[in-house]
Amino acid sequence: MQKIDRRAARTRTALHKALLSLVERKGYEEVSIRELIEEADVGRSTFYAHYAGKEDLLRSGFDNLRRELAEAMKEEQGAVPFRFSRTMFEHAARHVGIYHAMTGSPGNVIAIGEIGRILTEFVRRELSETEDDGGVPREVRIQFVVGTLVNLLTWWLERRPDLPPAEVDAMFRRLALHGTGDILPTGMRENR
Amino acid sequence: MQKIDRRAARTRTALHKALLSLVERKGYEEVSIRELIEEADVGRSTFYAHYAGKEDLLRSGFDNLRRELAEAMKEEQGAVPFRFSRTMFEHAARHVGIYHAMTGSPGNVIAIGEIGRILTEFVRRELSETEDDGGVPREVRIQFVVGTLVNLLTWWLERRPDLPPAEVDAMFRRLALHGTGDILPTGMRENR
Amino acid sequence: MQKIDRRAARTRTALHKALLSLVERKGYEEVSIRELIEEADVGRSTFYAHYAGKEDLLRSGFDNLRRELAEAMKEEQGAVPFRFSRTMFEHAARHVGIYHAMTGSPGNVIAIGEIGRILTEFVRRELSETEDDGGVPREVRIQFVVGTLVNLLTWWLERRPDLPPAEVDAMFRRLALHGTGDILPTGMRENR
Amino acid sequence: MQKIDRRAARTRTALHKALLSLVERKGYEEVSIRELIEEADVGRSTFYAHYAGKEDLLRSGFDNLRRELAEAMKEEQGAVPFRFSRTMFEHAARHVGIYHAMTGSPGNVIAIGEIGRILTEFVRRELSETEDDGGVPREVRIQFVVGTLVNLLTWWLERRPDLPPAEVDAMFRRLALHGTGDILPTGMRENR
DNA sequence: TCCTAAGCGAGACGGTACGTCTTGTCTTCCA
DNA sequence: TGGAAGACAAGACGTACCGTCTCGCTTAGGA
Repeated sequence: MQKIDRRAARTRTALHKALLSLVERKGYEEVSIRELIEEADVGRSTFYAHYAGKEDLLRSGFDNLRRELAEAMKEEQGAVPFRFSRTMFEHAARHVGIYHAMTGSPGNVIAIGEIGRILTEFVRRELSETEDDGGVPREVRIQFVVGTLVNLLTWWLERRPDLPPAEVDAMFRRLALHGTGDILPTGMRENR
Repeated sequence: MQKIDRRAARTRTALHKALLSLVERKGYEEVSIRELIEEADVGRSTFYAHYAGKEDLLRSGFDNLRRELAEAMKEEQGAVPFRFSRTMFEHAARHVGIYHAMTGSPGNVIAIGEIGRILTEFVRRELSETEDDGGVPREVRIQFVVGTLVNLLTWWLERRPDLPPAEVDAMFRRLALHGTGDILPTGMRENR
Repeated sequence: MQKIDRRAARTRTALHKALLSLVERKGYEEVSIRELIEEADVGRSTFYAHYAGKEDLLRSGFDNLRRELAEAMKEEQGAVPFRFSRTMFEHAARHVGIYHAMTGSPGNVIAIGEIGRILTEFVRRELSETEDDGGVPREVRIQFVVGTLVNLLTWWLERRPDLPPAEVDAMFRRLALHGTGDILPTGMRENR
Repeated sequence: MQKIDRRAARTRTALHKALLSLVERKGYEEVSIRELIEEADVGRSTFYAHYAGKEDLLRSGFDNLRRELAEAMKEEQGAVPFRFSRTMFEHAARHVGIYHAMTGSPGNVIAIGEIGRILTEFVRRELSETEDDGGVPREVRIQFVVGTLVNLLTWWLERRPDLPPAEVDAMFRRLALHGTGDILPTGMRENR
């Protein structure tokens, strides 16, 4: 039993590595299963025995990332709202390759979505005690925050990878908390 | 010349209609070219003579939408920031079918991206005179606004299609201009 | 390994049968690959996994014929020149369907050429010890004999399928060995 | 009427020239109609207005060749059998390009067949007075002679274009009139 | 000299085959 | 006997070609 498990584990590891490597090279959408199993040196049926498809493998492969990210963010609950965002940007900085590959092309929605799902958990927790005041339902606010986070992430990795995480994080916090409102030209201020 | 154009126009119209109809039925990604030309009753080579592929057809098909939207938004320049958003939501309400189909599945990135591209033009114009104050580059702010807009749009059509455009627009404006900041629980307010 | 081979063999057999059947029905050139795989109930990619194209399949399908023919002709070495021709005509008589289909239309050059290639081997062997006397190079004589053989075969199957192989063979031998010379009207004899 | 004909004639000439030129360059089978009309600078529909297809054009284009060949052979009736063969080989020598292109690949059956049809007329005329003696029907003899002629032609142009027409003609005459019989090794002579 | 019908180029079009690719299933082999 | 290997059916993709067609320009021949 153990040996079989060990074998299975090796197979899974090989597939994860292959996916990572290929995604980094050519983006998630462009990776075909044939390439994947060839790179991992694994039979086709073996792949399907372990995963339901490319997406499943991706999700599973993200478990590590997710765990790591979750671990780092778990303790960060303090007075500062969305404190975890800083952690996330720093995490991304440490794994530029894979993050960049995933956010790179618009085709990688699934990959981006996966990041979003992880973040959603945290945002939801943080916003769980707020009310639907201001006429904006909580779910909308959650999606708004996550969207903004991912937006920043994408822009950062794609256009200004040189910026330090702290700076991007500052932008995120500014936008998420205060919007773009008070940076509009004076004449156009909305009367509140 | 005109008559040839007229013939070509008929073909293109047939293809656009077919795409719309099929996208509404099963989502953009799921539509195959075979289905498309069958629905449009057009030869395969004819399709490729007019468009480079499915994506090209989509983009071209959006030209109407874009024009319509642009037309509607063009005049809306007033004191209210992002006035066009209201127009957009109302436009979406009038074409629920196609908007919903496009935002429905995560697979429809291309379609969503197309909407985003249209909106970006307008947001950019409106933000063109602002400065990079607050440490947030203009491009980031543009992307942030568009992202928020699309986010709301998706959420609306997917979860609360019953809401009137005005209400969704209010949410959008609130979030884009002021963020989620002042709706956080008192204890967590960030000190500015 | 064997069982995989067995599966592959079944596929190949199905394709051979389909080709034979279709060629008999409508001639080699008219058979499309779509028909072929439909008739054989085989996937398109499977076909291309086994054969490079229609021609390759044909050639491969001929291996049996070739083997059979070769087998029959192998032992026929005696004092009679071109003894194998009789064997060939008899073989054709036994497989009228496929032979007729192949020689039927002028489009079936490839099929006819395949027969020619088989025959060439035997003719070459038989003429291998002769010299280029009479000013006619050996290769020319080989091609001449094979051509005559194929010519007769075509004529027989197309115009007089009722004739017994022996009679056609007699004609072939007469023409190949002595030409049409001494059956010319007396007045036109060439002075040698 | 005449001028219209003159215009039509120009079109036909252009197409013939184009066909000749293209066939010489890449062989009959490889020439597509698109290339043809492009080379001739003629509209697609115009082509189909004049000819039913590539084959029809070829046949028509051969009319000149045929006429020329026929002209040359017409007078050559003398005591020597198959006197016209010499004329044909010489004619071929004078038009090596097109002859070679046509006999080059096995795909050019149609072109070769066209030559055969011309020759058949002459052979038939010459053999018209002979009887079916020797058990070889006249039609078979005709086909045999034509086949041999074409065989030689092909071999000549393909393998030994350096040989003078006279020599090839001698081979042809030897083979057609006397076969390969008496050049067999002594031990294998058939007893007549 | 003007007018009309034909010849023509240009090329859009429906149809269909091709060879390549990918996906998920299913059969066979081997440890 | 259960996991690995890979053969397979299905079918989409973009390209090529065919024969039909529609269109408007040019031009020749009769009025």
